[in-house]
Amino acid sequence: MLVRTRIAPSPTGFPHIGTIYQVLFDFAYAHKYNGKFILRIEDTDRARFVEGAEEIIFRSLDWFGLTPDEGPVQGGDFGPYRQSERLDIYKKYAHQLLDKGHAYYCFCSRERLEEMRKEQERKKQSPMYDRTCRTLTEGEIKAKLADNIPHVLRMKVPDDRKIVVHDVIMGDIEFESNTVDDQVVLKSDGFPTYHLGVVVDDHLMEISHVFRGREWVSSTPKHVLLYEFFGWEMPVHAHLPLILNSDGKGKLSKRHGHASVDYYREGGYLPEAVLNYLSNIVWNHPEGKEIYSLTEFMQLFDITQITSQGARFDLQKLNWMNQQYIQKMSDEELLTKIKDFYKDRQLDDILVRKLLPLLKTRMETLADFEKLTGYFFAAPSVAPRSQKEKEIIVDLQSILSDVTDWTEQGIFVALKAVLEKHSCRMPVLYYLFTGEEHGLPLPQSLEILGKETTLMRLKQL
RNA sequence: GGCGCCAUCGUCUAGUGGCCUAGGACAUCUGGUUUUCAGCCAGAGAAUCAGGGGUUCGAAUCCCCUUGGCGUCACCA
Repeated sequence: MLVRTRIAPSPTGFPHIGTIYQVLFDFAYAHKYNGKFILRIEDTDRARFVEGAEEIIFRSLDWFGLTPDEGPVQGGDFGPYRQSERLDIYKKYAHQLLDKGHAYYCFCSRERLEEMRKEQERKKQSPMYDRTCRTLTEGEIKAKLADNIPHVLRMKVPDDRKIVVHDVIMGDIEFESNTVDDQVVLKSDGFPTYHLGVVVDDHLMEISHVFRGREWVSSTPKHVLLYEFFGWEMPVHAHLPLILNSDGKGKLSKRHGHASVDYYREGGYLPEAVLNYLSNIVWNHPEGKEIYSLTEFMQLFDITQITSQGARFDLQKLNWMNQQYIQKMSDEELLTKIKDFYKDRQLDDILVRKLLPLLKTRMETLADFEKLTGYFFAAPSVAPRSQKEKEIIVDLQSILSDVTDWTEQGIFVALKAVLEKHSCRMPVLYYLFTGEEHGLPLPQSLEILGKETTLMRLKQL
C-alpha cells in the first residue's frame, strides 16, 4: 500500500506551531515509506476565512523544509487541493448519503437550535440535536424545499451501537452511538462541514494515514460512521498528544506568543532545532540522544511508540536546543544564517566572520547577534557612573594608547593593569566599553574594534 | 454535566513483573577553567513512581476504585 499522509489546515489566521508539529509526523512518515505528503486547504468556513492566510501556510511549510509533494502549489493527480473548489464533489456524496438513508434534510433555524441547546443545558443534558427533522414526511420535505426554506443535511446516527475507533497510538476506543450527535454534513450554503470534507477527501485522495491532534478523537466516531455509510476503508488513524501551554492549563493557545510559527522565524530560531524539539517532546531516541536530525528521526521513529500524554511547551529547552545547533554549525553556515536573518542590514562579511568564534557559544537564537554586537556598529551610549569610573577612563586612555602590540594578549595585559590599580572587577570595564555589564570577551572585542576606534570612543566619554 | 483520554523529579521523559536503594535531558545550585558573560568539565539537590485497594514469592510496571488534569460536546476546523 502506498503511504499518503496529509495536512489539512484552514486558512483562518496565522499558522499554529501545532500544525507544524503534526506536519512533522505527516512528512516523516510519508517519506520514511517512500510515500507522498499532501497539503489540502480546508477553506469551507467562509466566515472565518482570512485573505492571505493560505500563502502564509505555504511559506511556513517551506521555511521548515516540510514542503508537500502535492498541494495547491505543486498540483498532483488528486486535485483540486482546495475544498472550496470541490463543492460539487461533496454535494454528490452528501446526496448519496441521503439516497441510502444515512442522511436527512434539516430545516431547523439557527435560532431554534440555539434555544434547544439552552433548554438542554438548563436540564443538564448534553447538547445534541433533538432529531426533529428526522421524522419529517416526504410531503413535508418537498413543501419546505419548494418554499426555499434554508436547510442542511445531517447524518443519521444509528441507535444503540458500539462504534470503535482504531488508533495506532491509543489502541481501540469505544463509543456509544447514542452519545454521537446527528452532525451536519452539508451546510445551508452548500459547503461541507469538516466531517464530510475530510472523509470524502481523504478517501478520494487515497490518504493511507491520518495524523492529527488528540482534540479530534471525540469526533472520530462520526467519521467511522461516514466511512461505513460510504462503504469505504478507513485510513489508519493516529491521534497525537496535545502540546499544552507551559503552565499546563490547556492547549497551546494564541495567548502564548510562541504558538505562532512567526514567533520562531522572527525570533531567530532554526527550523531544524524547532523540529527536533517538537519531535522530542513525544518521542525518544533509542540511544537517549536529544539532538538528532530530521533524517535520523525519520529513520528511527515508530508511530506506535509515541507518548500518550500531552506535553507542556518548554521554551527553555527549545532555547537550549537552538543554541546547540548554532554551536555545532560551521562558521560559513552561521554566517549565511546571520546574513539571511538580517538581510536588510548590509552586514560586513569580514567583521562578522571575525566575530563568529566569539558569538557561537553565546547565541541562543540568531536574534542574539544584535544584542551581542551592537557596539561594533555604533558607539554605545555610556556615561561614567562615578568619579572612580572617570579616573578609570583616564587611565584606560593612557595605558591603551601605549599598547604597541594591539592583540588580544597585549590588550589583556593593559586591562589587567587598570583592574589592579583601581582594584575593580571586569564588569566595570565592560560597561565602559559596551554599555553592558557582560557579553563578548573584551580583549578580543577591542582587538577587532581596532585601536583607533577604541581610543576615539574613550575620548568621547 | 455527558462522553473520551491521561497520570514517574519544577519541565520533557526512560522504564512493559525481579537488573529500580527509579536512569537521562532541560532548568536550578556549587566548584573548576588563576578576573565579564557564555561555553566546557566536575559535582549536588530534586520523584515514598497521584492516593487507596487488590493479583503475585515479588509491582512504577497487571486489575479495580478514588482523585486530579486535559480534550470534546457549532451550519468552526
